Amino acid sequence: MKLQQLIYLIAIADNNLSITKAAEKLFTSQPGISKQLRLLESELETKIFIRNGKQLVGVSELGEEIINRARKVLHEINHIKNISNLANESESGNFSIATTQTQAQYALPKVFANFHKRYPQLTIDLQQGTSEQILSQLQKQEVDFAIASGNIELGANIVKIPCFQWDRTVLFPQDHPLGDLRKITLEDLAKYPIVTYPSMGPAEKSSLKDAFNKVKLEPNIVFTARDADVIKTYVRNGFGIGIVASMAFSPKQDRDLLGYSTKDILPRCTTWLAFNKNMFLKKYMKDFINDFAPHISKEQLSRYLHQDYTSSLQLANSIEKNEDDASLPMHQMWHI
Amino acid sequence: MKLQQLIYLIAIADNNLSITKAAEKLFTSQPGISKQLRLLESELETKIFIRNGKQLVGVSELGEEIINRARKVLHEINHIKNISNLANESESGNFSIATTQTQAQYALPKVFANFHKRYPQLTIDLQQGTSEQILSQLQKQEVDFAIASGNIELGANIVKIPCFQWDRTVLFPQDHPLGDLRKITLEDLAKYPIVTYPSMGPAEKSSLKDAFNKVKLEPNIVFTARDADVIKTYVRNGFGIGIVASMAFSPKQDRDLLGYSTKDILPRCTTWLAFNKNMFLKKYMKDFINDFAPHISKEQLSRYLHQDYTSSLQLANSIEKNEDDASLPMHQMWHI
DNA sequence: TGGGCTTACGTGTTACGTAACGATC
DNA sequence: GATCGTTACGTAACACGTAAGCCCA
Repeated sequence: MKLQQLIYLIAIADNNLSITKAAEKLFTSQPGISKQLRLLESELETKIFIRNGKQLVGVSELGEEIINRARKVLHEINHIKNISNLANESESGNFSIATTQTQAQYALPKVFANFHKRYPQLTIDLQQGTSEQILSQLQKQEVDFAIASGNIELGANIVKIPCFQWDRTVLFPQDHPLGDLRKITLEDLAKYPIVTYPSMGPAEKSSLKDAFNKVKLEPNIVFTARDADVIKTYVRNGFGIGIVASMAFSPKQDRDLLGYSTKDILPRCTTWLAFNKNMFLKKYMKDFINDFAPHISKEQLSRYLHQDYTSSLQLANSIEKNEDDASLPMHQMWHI
Repeated sequence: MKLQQLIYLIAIADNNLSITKAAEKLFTSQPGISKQLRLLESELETKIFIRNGKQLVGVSELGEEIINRARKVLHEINHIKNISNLANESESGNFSIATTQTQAQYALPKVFANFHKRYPQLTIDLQQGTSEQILSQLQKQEVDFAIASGNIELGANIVKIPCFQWDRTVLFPQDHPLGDLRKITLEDLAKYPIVTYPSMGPAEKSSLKDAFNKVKLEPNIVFTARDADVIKTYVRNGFGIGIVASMAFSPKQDRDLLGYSTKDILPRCTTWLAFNKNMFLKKYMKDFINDFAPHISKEQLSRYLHQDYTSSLQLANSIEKNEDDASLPMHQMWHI
């Protein structure tokens, strides 16, 4: 017995016992329904309908009973479908995101402003941590989304969507010798002690160190902090020059500091959003992704979600090689 | 959504969330269940089970709801299946059979003796009539079964099962000149007036007349009756010689008559059982067929029932040509 | 003769089994 | 390293659409 057969059965019963009309209503062929009805009757070893020749002219006693039960079945089936749709479209609950201080402080507020207006019932739980901690929370399914930067390896069960790019900015006090230079090189930076983000554990390779090493230089990192504002404080106090995400530096607010973009001497960083492959995206989650990474079309998102084995490999490779990133938008500056 | 998927779902839920065990219980492959579960979850856009890596370790909130609904669905489905099975296995009700006097009187009593013991609750409604009347009742679905003999054409919507064969017997009073003969020929019979069954209307050709005509003789049929006992009475009263079904003549009970089998000079007759193609056989009907025509195996019966177009043609042809009849058993003599 | 159901047939889809792979304890 | 789930792939079954056939009003 197939659900489709029950759908056909009810359609016939609801259309004056006309197979032709039932077929029209269901946008399918009349012989198809005819055949499935006969298969159903044959499986049940019962004539559900009374026939006059080939024409259906009535419902048998058993047929009534069967039709009633079939209605119940379809009703339950629809309910099952609705359960998940409603859940997927729910606008309340808890939406948890693990992210880094920089993203939480400088990239997310603008996004959440819109998002919260759309979903006022939704409690947003923003968890801060290192990339390691974020990854761990994601793997334990303690959070729905993770947002971070860096080349950390996430594993096969996690979907990783590149969202935007950003450059670093070198910060130093107004009276620092670097302020006299038109153009700053890696050699210049290597001369001074550096305060920046920590290279975040064994799973991640530091693209900053890499860039220095490539030209046979060794950066003198004297202090690291996860919080861009902490880094700025240490720079102000003369510990060294700071290297932070460009969006964490605002010439207007940080008037006592000078900032030089490193876009010509250091590689760009990519901020990505990740979640467990085996989690279904509720509507608000999709909306959030759209707010946070508007360049990702529905089709692209769907490709990330339903990637089969081969395309998954391709995607992983292209992400690995940052092939996608060339087309990624730069982060738009925005301050509260 | 497929019913099969719901069955798999429940099996997983009922087997400690083990896909492997569910597969064993259902005698199917483990990858098959795994895949269908993922298809179901994907269609519903919901994770029914909570996973630890690939292992299922729990049921999600929505999953509980879905599983409960799925149980209801399968329960209703089983009920639908039971409805018809119960009906098919019902042992009470009305079982109507239209037949001829000869069958009712001489062939059926033995069968009904057993059958009635098995189905004491079943009211058997035996209707007597001419072949024409029997056919008409069958076509109007006034009776479940028809049992008769003769070459009557039944039409495409009726299933006709050959049951057994019988010969005719020539009857005459003890002092009749035929009693002096060792062997009786058609020529001998043609010399005397004959009392026999009527040739039953335009739809049927009389095999008796045919046999005479083939050797350029014309039988002198002076009297016809549907009832073998009536025929015997007329024979006793000198209206002529009788030709009746062999099973209607009992040397012990009809001591005043002599009977000669015509098996060498007249063709055998076949008694068949017929019913509408669009009627499903209840269990007691199948049992009746088995009692009445024990040589028909379940497989053969099923072939008669589910014959497709080609085999239907073949069957019709083989019945038409009496190809089957060579293997049909002769009627076993039996008197009350 | 037209409307309605069935039969016939080709085709694209899919369920499922086997085998290989992968992860997890 | 054993157990359990997933991926891959071939095959057989099946649903469904088109077209033709059949029957009844």
